[in-house]
Amino acid sequence: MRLVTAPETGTKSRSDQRREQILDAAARVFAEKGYHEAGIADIATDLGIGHGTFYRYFQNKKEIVSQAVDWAVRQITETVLEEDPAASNSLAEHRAQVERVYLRLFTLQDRHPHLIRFLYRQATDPAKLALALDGFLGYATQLINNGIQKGFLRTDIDVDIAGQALVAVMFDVMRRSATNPMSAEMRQRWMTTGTRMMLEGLQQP
Amino acid sequence: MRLVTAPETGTKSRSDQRREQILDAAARVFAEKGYHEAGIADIATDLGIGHGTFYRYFQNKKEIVSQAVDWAVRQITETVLEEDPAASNSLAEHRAQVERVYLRLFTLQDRHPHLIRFLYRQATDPAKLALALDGFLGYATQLINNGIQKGFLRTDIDVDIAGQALVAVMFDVMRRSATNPMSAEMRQRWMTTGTRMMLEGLQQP
Amino acid sequence: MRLVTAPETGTKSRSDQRREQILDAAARVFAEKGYHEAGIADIATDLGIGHGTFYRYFQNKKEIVSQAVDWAVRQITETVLEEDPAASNSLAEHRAQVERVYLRLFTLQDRHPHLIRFLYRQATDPAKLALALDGFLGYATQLINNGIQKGFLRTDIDVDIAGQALVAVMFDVMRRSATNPMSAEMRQRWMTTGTRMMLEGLQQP
Amino acid sequence: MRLVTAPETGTKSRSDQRREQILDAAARVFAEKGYHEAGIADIATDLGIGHGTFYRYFQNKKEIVSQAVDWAVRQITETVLEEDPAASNSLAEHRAQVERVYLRLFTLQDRHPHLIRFLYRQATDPAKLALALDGFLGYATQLINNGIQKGFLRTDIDVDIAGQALVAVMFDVMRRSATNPMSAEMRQRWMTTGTRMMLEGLQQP
DNA sequence: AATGAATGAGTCTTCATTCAT
DNA sequence: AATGAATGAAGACTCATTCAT
Repeated sequence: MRLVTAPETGTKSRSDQRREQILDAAARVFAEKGYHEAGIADIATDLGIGHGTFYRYFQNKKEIVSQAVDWAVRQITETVLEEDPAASNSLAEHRAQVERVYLRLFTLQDRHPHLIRFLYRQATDPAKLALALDGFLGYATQLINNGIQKGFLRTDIDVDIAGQALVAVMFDVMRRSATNPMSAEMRQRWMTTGTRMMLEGLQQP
Repeated sequence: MRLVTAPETGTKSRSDQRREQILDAAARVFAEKGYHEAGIADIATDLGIGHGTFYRYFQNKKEIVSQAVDWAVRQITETVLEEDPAASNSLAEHRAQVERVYLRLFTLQDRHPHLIRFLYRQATDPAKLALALDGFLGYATQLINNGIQKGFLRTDIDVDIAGQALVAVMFDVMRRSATNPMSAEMRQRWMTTGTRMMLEGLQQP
Repeated sequence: MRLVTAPETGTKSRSDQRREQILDAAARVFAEKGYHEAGIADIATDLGIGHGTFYRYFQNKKEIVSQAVDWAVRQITETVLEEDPAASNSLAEHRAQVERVYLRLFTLQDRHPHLIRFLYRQATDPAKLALALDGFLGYATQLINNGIQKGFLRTDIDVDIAGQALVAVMFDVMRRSATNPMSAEMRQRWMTTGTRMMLEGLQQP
Repeated sequence: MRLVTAPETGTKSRSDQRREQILDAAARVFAEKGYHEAGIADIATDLGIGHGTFYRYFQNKKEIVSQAVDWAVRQITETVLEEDPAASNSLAEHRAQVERVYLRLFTLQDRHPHLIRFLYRQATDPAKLALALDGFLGYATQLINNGIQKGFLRTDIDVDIAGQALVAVMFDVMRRSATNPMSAEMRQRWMTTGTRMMLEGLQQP
């Protein structure tokens, strides 16, 4: 399972390729067994290489997991940033955009099914995951502020609260679909119903 | 720091008390260092007892963490269940009730500051945390269904989606306030603004 | 083989006794195989204990060898210091005293046959052995200065040179007798002939 | 730093030259870090070659150190043998000859500062160093016997004892000057005062 | 001939668990 | 019931050695 997007493989040095192979395998194994339960030997076996080879590419086990986390976070960030948070000019556009963010995240999930599960198991350094969430929070804030400025979202929104809620929901969706695969229908419901609910509220108008 | 609610202490056997002391200390130490980083000796030192004593009360380290998780989950469940999900008869009552759930959770947090942090670090067995969330999901669903029946929440709500979103947000709030203490003002914003936002939605009416 | 002088055993704590048992065994095994060639497991087997036990008494392998060196050096120092370097008042007394130093060293050798061999193999930190030799050099210098003051040694002696030579010879004797056992007759020759030669010189008078 | 004496380089094959480069570098690195602490990679880096290249010239690491020791011992032996032990016919000539041996050894030291330090660190196989010392002992014995026969040394000398003492002192001088550089003045004192002391003795005549 | 990526045997070290006191 | 000394399985890491290029 490659964490790398295939096309650029050609440009990478032999050594860089190997490094990524290891990061990928490590993330996969850590996602399944957890950091402490997984031994270097497990990853080595999984890759079909000698475990000494690790230490040509990483100082130690900690460095592997650390870089793998960075790598996974970068994947998510890049995925989300494909949507310009200032692009929407109407409620419909906004809604469509949020749906596209979901879609992109689901696609990432399909390509790297272990990515999120891996992140959620990094109890070694929970701070790093928190940091990633906060990075995503910045994005959510921009998205909401744009809507307020453009006039299709309420002007009295508590942006912090709203942003955190949005992030919390989206990541929890990712966590769920990572833990046990989510049906296409359920995904659709999150994208449409979930998004609409957020905008229209739950109360009887 | 006792996980036990004080009143019932009198009825417990000496042995049960000791067992709970250990669970409490374990949760606290695990919350700070993580399961693998924390040794039995750390907990023993923290309690001021010999580490051999553990094995008179628990089979092994896994059992300690497992029971500590159960215990923590029960605390949360009991806290939430103090609110009858079918009690509200109007939007105002519903809103007040949701605020009270927040309040109760914040109070639990104050009494056991390590409880949530402990739960979030249990990478050993993420499934258990997921199960706890789903337990809480049942409650959220009831809460929403009650609002629909009573007529103050929209009848076309996707209850699954709404329930999961509610749980996701609430637990993320708890996670944040566990990671770094939340100001009274911020708590208030979550309780009032957060709740209203959920009900009224973000879009410009 | 005890490095400890037996009589005081009674006064030492159980823990101190164990520590010395380990130092003793370590010195013995290191003397035979060398520091790197000897594994913790070898010493453990030799003592008939589990190898984890080491780490209750010493931080790591380096600490064991370091303390063992200190210990061995102390043994030699104490042995030599039993002779007061200012005690002799005549050439005969001086000669007898030097002979007694040899005798004491030979006796030490008999009690701890591996002590010197161990020291000579500590290539890890040759500086420490050098330091020990220099400590002994101070003693030798006092011995010679005493003879000069009392008037039975030449007044024009280069004390540094003479002291170093004395130490060099004595330690080389110890090295030889540690490497392959020295006959009683050879020991006697070193004590008497060797000492006389040093005093009378080699040249035809 | 070449261990090889330059003149004969021309006659050696390319392969032999390389072999000696490696031995030289090995001795230097081993002298500084010790056999076990120094990796093949260290020596390779020092030489600016790939570490795989070693195995074209030597079976394994042990063989390298073994040959390096042989080589160093040979250097010393050749240095000493430049003086014919039967050449002296008077006390003055003898004394001058012993001084020349010191001088030659100091010169060797200057050309190969790491040579002696290297030898003293060979804890792997202390026997080999001992053997070298005994080789030198044969030479010392001849030197003394010559003096006895020619009549300028005492006829009642214990030749074994005297020889061993001479070797012990000389090698300890070398050890000292290898460990920390010896001043020209100190060298002179060893050559003249040290030698005279050995011949005239320490006692007040 | 030279290289250095890959390998895995070997070792130190940790720590949950046992058990004699 | 409580203790903590002893244990050894388990795992991270190093580095001499091999071998395809």
